[in-house]
Amino acid sequence: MTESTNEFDIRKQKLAKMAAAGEIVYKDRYTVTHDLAEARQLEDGIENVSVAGRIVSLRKMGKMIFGHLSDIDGKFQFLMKKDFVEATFQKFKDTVDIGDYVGIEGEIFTTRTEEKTIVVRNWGLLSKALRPLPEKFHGITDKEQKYRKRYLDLISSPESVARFQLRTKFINTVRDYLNTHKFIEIDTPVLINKASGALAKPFKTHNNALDIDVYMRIAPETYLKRAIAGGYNRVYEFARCFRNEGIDPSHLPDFTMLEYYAAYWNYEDNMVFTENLIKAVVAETIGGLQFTYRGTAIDLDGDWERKSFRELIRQDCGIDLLETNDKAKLVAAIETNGIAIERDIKDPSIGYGTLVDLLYKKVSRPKLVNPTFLTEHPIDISPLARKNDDNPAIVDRFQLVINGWEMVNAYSELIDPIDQMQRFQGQLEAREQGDLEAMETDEDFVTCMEYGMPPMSGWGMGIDRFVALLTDTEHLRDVVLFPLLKPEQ
RNA sequence: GGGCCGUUAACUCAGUCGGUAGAGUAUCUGCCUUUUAAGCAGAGAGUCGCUGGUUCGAGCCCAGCACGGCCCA
Repeated sequence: MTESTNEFDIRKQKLAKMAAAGEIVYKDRYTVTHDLAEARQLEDGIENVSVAGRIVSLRKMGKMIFGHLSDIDGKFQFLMKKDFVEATFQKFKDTVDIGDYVGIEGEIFTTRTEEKTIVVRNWGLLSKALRPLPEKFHGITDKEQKYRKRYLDLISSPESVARFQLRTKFINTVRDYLNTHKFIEIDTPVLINKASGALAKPFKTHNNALDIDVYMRIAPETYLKRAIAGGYNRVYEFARCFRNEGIDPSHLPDFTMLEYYAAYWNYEDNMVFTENLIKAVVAETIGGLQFTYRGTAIDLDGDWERKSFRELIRQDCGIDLLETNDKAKLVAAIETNGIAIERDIKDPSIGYGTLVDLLYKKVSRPKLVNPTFLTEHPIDISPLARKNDDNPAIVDRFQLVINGWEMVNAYSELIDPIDQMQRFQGQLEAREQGDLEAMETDEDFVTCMEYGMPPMSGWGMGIDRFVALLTDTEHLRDVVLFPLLKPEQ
């Protein structure tokens, strides 16, 4: 074999030499007495400590080698002194590289520069890395490589690790909160016959055994409500959902949505619970209720405002939805006021409710920085929500808007099967008018409702988006470990 | 879908007016027993994203394509 200067080849040659000498390079186990984070806390002088990790730095100094082991919780320094490991010091120098996993047994001490360190008495190579790790100071800067090789990003970027650890903490904290409030976590199907529960384009696939086309869920909503009909009082699910739509900084094709449903609550009960839940969870996760997102200060403290579509729109552009209560009147009012909406608002595929929503998004939503409950949604964009008892044009629904983002969507659930069927009929008509986002009729769900459902209020939150908000992250890809990309060629 | 930008050594990046490709890190060889972006001396390392074109000559100019990023719809 000719000597190569390519590091990949050099490492393979080292591996081949060890294998030829009968050494098992890729071990099956190693007994650790402490995680790296635990070992960092030990008192000086403690002996027989065993740790293991990936070597992320090496400083070879003649008869002494300093290095760091690393895992997701951070680094821990080791010191190998030639006179402590006489028999194997040269072997370490000859065979071990940055990126390899080693197990180390030794004694805890603190260096002159005050760093807790393990001095090596025994060591063993556990696994060899053939490819060198990214450059030690800059790490990976190419975003594509960060996504494709997230493992390298995690090794070299503490900021990325912190972001993902916060995500985990947030999810665990929410789960704990729901569990302590009598919610029960269940699983509902991902592969389904009808993509309902939201307004979105589904992924379509095929099941060979049943020889039927199936969809991947766009929301768990109708199944969680079926569970309530089955007798659960409170359920929730961290549901991976799939929407076959555009990919941009705030939309991913697969994402995580939390939904919960509570029997005998209406949307106002739910608003109270939501405010308590989010305040408690955020305080626990980031240690307070104030944070900044892209330079904008956001404060979750204090009583959150409740604003209806009508109030907001009247306040922000003078149009009163009670007067402009049909499509033609609202189009005229928008034109009279000279409001520019980036869609052809006269197109028949845009119904009254959609137009109200577009107007709100144009004139009001960008101003909603601190948490605001938005209520009184038009009925035709809320086919699963309960009609308001006093005003049949609106539903008992709220959205929680923070920093102009709709973080939570919730309502008093529609439990009247006859009304539900009419709503689906309305969606069908909207679809015939060209509204591709209109919801499909889900007869099986209506059947469930015909058997009877208790009053309830449900709720959905985009977990990825909330984590992005809390971590000051612009692109949802940065809060998902392994986002979908086109394959490399 | 449209516009702009990027793609050069394993990693991070330079590369002037078109004239045979550069640095730091990493690797390899020495020296070095409290370092930590260790240090000192030396060496090797490139299909300049891909395919064409212009030119005596292309990393650089032109066209197309691929992948990525940002902005817009």
